[in-house]
Amino acid sequence: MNVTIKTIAQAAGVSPAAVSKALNGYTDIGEETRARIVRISAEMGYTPNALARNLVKKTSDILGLLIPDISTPIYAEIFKGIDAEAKRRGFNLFLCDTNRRTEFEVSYVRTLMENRARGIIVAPVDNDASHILALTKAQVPLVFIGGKVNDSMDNYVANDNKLGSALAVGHIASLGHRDILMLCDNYRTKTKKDRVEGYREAMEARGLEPRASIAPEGAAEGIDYGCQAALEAFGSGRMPTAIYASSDMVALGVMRAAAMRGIAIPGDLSLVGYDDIMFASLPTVDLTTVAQPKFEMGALAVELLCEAMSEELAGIKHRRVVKPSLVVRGSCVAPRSGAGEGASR
Amino acid sequence: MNVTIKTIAQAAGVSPAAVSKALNGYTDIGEETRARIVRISAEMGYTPNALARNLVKKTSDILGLLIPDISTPIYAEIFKGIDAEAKRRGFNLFLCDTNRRTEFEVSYVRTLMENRARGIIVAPVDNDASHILALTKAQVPLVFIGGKVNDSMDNYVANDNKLGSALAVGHIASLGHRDILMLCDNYRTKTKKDRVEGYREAMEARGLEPRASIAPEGAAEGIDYGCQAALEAFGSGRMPTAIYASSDMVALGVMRAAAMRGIAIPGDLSLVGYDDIMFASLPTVDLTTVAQPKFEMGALAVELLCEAMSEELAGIKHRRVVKPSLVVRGSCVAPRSGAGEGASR
DNA sequence: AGGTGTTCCGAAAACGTTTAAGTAAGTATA
DNA sequence: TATACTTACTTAAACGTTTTCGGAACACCT
Repeated sequence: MNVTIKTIAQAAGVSPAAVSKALNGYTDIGEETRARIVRISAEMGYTPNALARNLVKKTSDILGLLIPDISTPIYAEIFKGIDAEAKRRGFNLFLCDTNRRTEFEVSYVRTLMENRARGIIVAPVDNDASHILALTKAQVPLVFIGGKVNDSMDNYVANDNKLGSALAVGHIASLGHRDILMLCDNYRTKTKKDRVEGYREAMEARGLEPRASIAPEGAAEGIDYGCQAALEAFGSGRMPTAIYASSDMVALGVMRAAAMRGIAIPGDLSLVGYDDIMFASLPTVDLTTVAQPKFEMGALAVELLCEAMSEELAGIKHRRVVKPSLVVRGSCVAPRSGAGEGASR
Repeated sequence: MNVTIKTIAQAAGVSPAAVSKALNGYTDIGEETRARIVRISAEMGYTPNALARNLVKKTSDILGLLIPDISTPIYAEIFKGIDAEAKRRGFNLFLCDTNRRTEFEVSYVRTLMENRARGIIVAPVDNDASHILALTKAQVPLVFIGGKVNDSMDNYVANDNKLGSALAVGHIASLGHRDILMLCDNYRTKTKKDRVEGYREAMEARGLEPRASIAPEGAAEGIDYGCQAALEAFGSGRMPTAIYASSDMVALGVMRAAAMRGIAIPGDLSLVGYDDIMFASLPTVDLTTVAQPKFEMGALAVELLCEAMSEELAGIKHRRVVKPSLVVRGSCVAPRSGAGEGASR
């Protein structure tokens, strides 16, 4: 632990500067001297001190990444994209799980800044990121990604949520469904608002009546919301023939509710989700869903960050909106004949 | 970015040393002076330079964590436990996804050492960790965790795999099954060997004939292996009434195979897995399985690491083996009467 | 007036690098 | 042979902190 450049210099009979140069590929070191230095440093088990190096170089190869919850599959896949691209470009990625808490967001950003990270990618916990901006004050480049981005953020990568909804509705409607209920949690975010708006537009474009069950502020999310909202819909007088869930997790909640009520999917109820998390493809789930190119989005985020880092023009906004696609599996079939007709107009 | 302690010192009309002391809670600074310094440093947006601090302090609050694949649910949950405990103890956790590649293991360990991490927790990719030991040379404390640990590693936390198998077999057998097939992937690891051995012992203790289908070296793993091995078993002359899978992922593969062949679970075939990944609890999966206390194991790993870090006696081995428990869900029922009798002796 | 203690602060070294500038020797050029 | 250019190094400053040691100022007690 305490073998430094100085140690090696003594052992090799040269100056510390010579050692540094030899180890870092400078050309003004003789070949035999370099070989001797390299050999000795290997023998002594030398480990360079990155703290000292970064201190004098006034930079580091560290990139920070803030993720609300890495055990959520969609974030895990975004991470994979970011990680791969960061590696490809020679950065060291520092993943921070913020546990869906803004307090942790600020403490992690502070730590990253103190360690002189080159840039930070954040999948924010909330659509309000002011606490983060207050810390960075444009001193370190920032790129946002994920379901909570909005236009108040300078740099971000997002997906075209309206288009995603159009794909989902188009698929269900083409099977003959007319009474398509949308279930949406987390309505504060622009992402979810866009999905609902896209749903409404797509329904109206087909002359169908949109019907959306939107979670009120502070309500449950994900599976819990899906289950509870679906049970409500099942209990109401008007049973839809298809449900469009605002995320796969919500769709899983619908499946749970359907299992509880003995409702067959897709026989009695067609279902489509959003996100294409890994488990949507399992044989026992087999969920038709709208897929975001998560891995590519992650890679894009790194790309944008590099742009933002290299740019002197700090004023420029770096944004990218990618297109989702529909993944057709087994959770949607044509409605039983005659069902759902009452909903048309 | 360029406001340092020196800057603040000038602005406050004191020495750099005074600033450092004021900001770090030393008692030999007057109250008004301290207040002035704190105010000014806040006004100027001062961010301490952790590189410089750690350089002189010859240490850091960084802990490294190597995970083969964070998108695998079981690793995500172990991570959560480690993360929470690391936070609680005031460390900064640096999560590195090694992508199941030993090359990345060595490059990450090198980076962590260069950045003077205090200690490293590694969930190894392989049961051979010699490439890691060669790098650290006991210069930095190491704790191993996960499914690839074995007794050649000094410090580790593992679960009692034999006990887990005993719980699984006990449950299935108590329902009346006699022909219980075990499917095991990844047999190089001690973990899997223990699970198989535990299965054999539990079967023999009941006078049942053990029958294990063990993946050969280089075969598929997880879902793919489970599916393929199950199809093989279904095609053989001897159809088991229950399958014990060496992991939940393998069990999911069995489910896929069963769906392909029209075999009902649990009606035609009972199934039990190992790990209790999050999705085992989904209504459409509903898998009975052996659960490891993953979160606690993570926390334990941090505890062991702290022991290893504080200890001058570096020779001591720090190990903990935790007990798994059975989570009963809906994938096991009594066999159809008369079935499976041929397997008894 | 002399001694002793306390309080508050400054000087300076140290941490392990990188790098601009300098230098001594050797080699080629005029 | 003096000059210029290479080659192969060395010197020393700098990066931004922490921390030991010491010292000035002041109060308190004989």
